[in-house]
Amino acid sequence: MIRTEETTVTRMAGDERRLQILRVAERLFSQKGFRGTTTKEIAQAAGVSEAMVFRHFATKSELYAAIIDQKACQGNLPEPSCVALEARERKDDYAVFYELTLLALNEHEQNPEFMRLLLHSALENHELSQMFFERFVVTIYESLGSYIAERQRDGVFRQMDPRIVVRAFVGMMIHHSLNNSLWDKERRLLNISNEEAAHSFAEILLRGVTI
Amino acid sequence: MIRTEETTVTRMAGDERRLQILRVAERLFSQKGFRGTTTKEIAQAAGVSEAMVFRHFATKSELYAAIIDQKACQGNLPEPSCVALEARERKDDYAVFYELTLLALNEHEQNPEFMRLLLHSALENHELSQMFFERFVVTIYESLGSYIAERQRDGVFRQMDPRIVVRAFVGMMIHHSLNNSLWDKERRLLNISNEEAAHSFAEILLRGVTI
DNA sequence: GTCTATAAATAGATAGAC
DNA sequence: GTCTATCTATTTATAGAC
Repeated sequence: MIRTEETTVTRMAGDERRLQILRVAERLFSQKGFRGTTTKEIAQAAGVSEAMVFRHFATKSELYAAIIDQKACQGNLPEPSCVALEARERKDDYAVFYELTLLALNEHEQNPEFMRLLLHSALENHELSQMFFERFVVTIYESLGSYIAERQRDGVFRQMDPRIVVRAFVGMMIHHSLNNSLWDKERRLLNISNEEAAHSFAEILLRGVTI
Repeated sequence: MIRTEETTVTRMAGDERRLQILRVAERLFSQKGFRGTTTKEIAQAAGVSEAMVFRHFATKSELYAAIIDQKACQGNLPEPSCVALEARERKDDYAVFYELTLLALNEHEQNPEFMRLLLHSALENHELSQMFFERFVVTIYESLGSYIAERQRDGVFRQMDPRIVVRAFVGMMIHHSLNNSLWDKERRLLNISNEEAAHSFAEILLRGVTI
């Protein structure tokens, strides 16, 4: 076996290859779902043999788990409690909602694979879907909910269950992203920039909950 | 071949059997998706042999198409333009949004299979997903959008793109249903009645768009 | 680390008896 | 109308050479 500089050129290092397979699989799984994607397709798209896929991941399920784990657990997503922190401290309500929405919409637009993957795993009752829910959604509800409660105590927002407000707000932006990436890719129904959407949603919600 | 009363007791009539297979398949497809459900499973769940499934539906795809077609096309869904018609004529804005939301949430709760099926077909890029979009979603945007435009002309609603308002409003209710049936079945995050949700969403939106 | 070849299991679909 | 048996293709996963 020759160990020279060249080996790293012609052959990929183990970790590198592993990551490459992971990325290819993520794209395919997000497009066609877990059961709809074959290991052969993944291997072909990655330019390796099927055996190589199984060398890096013992089973197809393990590969799937590694993807969700990487995306949902390893800090690839911004910590919800840290978003719009400065606006929160200024108690600039509009900025809080606007910045949060814009960040989410941009993220969804740049990385629609992840949303599709999450939907697939939710529909397939994958355990890691629940994990994402615990790890991320619950955090958003706590973080944004506590801000809303604070503004209620300030006498600025109407008295109502803060979690309902979060549900309404998150609904606007998630549904907008979902709609854009699943049903209306050509933006036939509504073609607006993320900035405009963020502005409109923030304004509707803000007027909706302000006294 | 014996044709007596008894034959109808021991053996199902063709159409009846067809409908039964259709219903069983709908449940399984909604649970595990098109590719995740085998014809063998469908046959077993319906209590017939696989050959019987293929007698009624030439291919698995044809079976899937028949389900979506039946659900999305054959008037099993209320015509969006007819919902809350009376409230619309009274120009009772709150009632319009409240009734529309309550109807949708109840429908989603009683029949979560259809929403799951739609999501699956959207993720799998099934042509019938697009058909549903044309047939149903577009209608809602036109119907509700024109009501909003009317109320803007009345000087009651703020000037903004009516379609954005529809997007925000539909988002609240769809996301609420989606959340309840996909991620938070135990209602750990937010456990409210459909009436309460409809009330809150209608109020937030109404205050959000009223001058 | 990577390949080819192949085993083992499962999928959709059909044939033909009753 | 319904069944059993079976065919063919595909899919996951492994063995073993290089």
